[in-house]
Amino acid sequence: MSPARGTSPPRDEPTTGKPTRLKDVAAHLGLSPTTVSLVMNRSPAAKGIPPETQERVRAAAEELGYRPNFIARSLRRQRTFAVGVLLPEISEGYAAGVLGGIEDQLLQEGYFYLVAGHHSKPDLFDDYLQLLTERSVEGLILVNTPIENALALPAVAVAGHREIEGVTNVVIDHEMAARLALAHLAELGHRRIAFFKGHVHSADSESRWQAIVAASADLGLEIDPRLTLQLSGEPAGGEFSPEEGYREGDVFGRKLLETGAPFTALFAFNDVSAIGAMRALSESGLRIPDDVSVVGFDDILSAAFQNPSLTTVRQPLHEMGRRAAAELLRKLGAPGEESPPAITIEPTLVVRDSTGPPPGDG
Amino acid sequence: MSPARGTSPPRDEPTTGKPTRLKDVAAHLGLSPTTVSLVMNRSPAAKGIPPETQERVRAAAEELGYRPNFIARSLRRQRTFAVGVLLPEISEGYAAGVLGGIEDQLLQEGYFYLVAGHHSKPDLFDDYLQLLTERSVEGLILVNTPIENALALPAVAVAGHREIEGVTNVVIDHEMAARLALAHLAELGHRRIAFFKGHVHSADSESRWQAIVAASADLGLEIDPRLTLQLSGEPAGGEFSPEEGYREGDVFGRKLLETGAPFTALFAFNDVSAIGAMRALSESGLRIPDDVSVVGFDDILSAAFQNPSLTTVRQPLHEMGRRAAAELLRKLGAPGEESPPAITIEPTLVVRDSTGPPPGDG
DNA sequence: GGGTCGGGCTAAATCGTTTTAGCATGCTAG
DNA sequence: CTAGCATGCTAAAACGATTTAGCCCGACCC
Repeated sequence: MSPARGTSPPRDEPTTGKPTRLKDVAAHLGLSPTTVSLVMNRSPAAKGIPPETQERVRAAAEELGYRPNFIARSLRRQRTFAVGVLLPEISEGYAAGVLGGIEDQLLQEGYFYLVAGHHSKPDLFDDYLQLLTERSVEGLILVNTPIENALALPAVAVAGHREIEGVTNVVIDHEMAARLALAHLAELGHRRIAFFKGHVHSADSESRWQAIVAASADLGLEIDPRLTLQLSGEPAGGEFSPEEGYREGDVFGRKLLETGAPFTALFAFNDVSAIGAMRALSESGLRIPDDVSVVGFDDILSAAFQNPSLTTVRQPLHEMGRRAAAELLRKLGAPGEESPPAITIEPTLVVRDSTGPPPGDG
Repeated sequence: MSPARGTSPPRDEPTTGKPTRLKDVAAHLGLSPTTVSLVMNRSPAAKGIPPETQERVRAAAEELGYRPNFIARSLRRQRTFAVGVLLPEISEGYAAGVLGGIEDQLLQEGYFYLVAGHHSKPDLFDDYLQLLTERSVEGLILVNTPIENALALPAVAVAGHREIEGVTNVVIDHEMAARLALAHLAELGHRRIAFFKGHVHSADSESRWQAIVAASADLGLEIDPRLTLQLSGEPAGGEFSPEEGYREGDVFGRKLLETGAPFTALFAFNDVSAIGAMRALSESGLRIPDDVSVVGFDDILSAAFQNPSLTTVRQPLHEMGRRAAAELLRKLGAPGEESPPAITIEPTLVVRDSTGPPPGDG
């Protein structure tokens, strides 16, 4: 069910004066507003109205440039065809990608959306939730936004932190992601792999790490705790910055140079930290991929244009946004129906130039 | 003027059952809806209502978890406190940066916004303009979106293509940008500089080029037409891709190697093409900045993490979005008042490692 | 000729607010 | 005693649609 849009838009709509109202059309025709409304909405109840009258109505509407007032319609029908989107902030990275997908899907289905960036402040989150509710959004999409309790509205979370009653999570298939990346490295011959773990408050950190542990076991790889570093800093400027990867990569690079060669590859938590690490490693005099292979995660725009270009696990952010929006609309269309607790999205491995055989191999 | 929000939000609002209406509060108190409305809105007409009654009303509203219905209020007051944002699409780059700034400013002022991505299709643009108008947005912000005619609503354009009656353009100060970049290169000793010109349909192309011509004259630099290449391809996937810069950079690189050394620096149209060009130049065996210096434009996230990091003219996208939103709200608050035809934003030069003295110079 | 039926419409209520115009009541002033 | 005036409220009309419940009228049936 999508909002009725009347017929073809009148290209010759007068831009002057006050807009035409339903009752103007009615008066112009000597009919009642009821009749005009029934016709314009192609209501089933309009079957009693003869085709020629219907035609007259539509012609008059076109002529007068009538456009129904959505606010009034929303009030009466108790439907706004709008959803709320809550995210930390609109950034160049994750959130923008997901939002793009949400956008495409919602507009295609005749919905609009209201966005609120809470900057990771819980009380701002509460405030915006209030405001969105007052504005009668029909559902919510949460992007990278932790919540504690169930919500009063149907909701879908992208990269949701935990399972909440009634909230469907859209998540990447971490098992698959870990398998793709590690199998690739293992196939190239890598045995000693270093890792960046995500921040504690990053949604995906924990499940991704568990997937890495499992995949490593499957592939017969050992994880050396001395080679795993937790990205600890706050996301700078609200989003991740490569600085951190640089810092940690620097630590690794030094460790590597000082202690001899304990690892030949690095699987970073995301592209941004991978990029930082590559830089640090290069500056330590290590060549990529000759001395160290690096795998990122996300496939942000600049991953392809690093030097060397970055091998990475691609998260289809746009697709995730699309799926989230589609699922929310499904919920809205089938209230009460059971929803899946989670929707899993498949990542893909994008092999570029930052990975190769380990040194001393072939 | 911002939308009244009542008093402090009731944290104990019941999530069950139907929401409380104004008349429920009135009935609960044995008062009329009028009185409750007057009190809740702190209307000047409420001065005749004694403080203790006012207190009773507010207490009851709190107790019952009353939240005014924004739709009804919008209908009655003919104000939606919402604006429409039209952009090609929500991408990782330009649009997302600007949208972030718009978001911050609008929410801070109590407004929401509806976004529509028209994917550069003129008829989609028209459709969405219609839909936004039906939804009674109070104004419009256009991001990188060309329009032909005046609009029926107050509007501000970021990177607007042309001057349209009633539409304020928010633009970067191209003169300053050109001066910053070229003075930097001139100071390093560069005399022969190559350029990428922007696409014909990119908003900023023409004015930026004129600014470059003017700044070159001021600095006593000559522009060699054989060293200017127009980026010709369509933005790939709706946004720019580095491919193009790579392609053109490749042409340049070859030209350079074949013809001897006609240029020592490149000023690209944007970071993305600069990054592509750097890659192409490196692959031609040229070192950056030793053989060729490269200056980009925009300062996208990955500019800092190129290897070498990219010297670039920074466009404060967030700030531009903020200013656009602020200006639109100003217009809404002061209808009829004269608006500036343009708001100019100052760029800054971010000097990194992709620029240095020309070869054979010190 | 009266009842019924259906075709073609409409009156009026409703959604949840805001806002205008005014109604009681009691007190004071003349 | 009555006009005038606060004081404390309220009735009712908006806003612009949708939707329910029927109204009127002519044709048809028996």
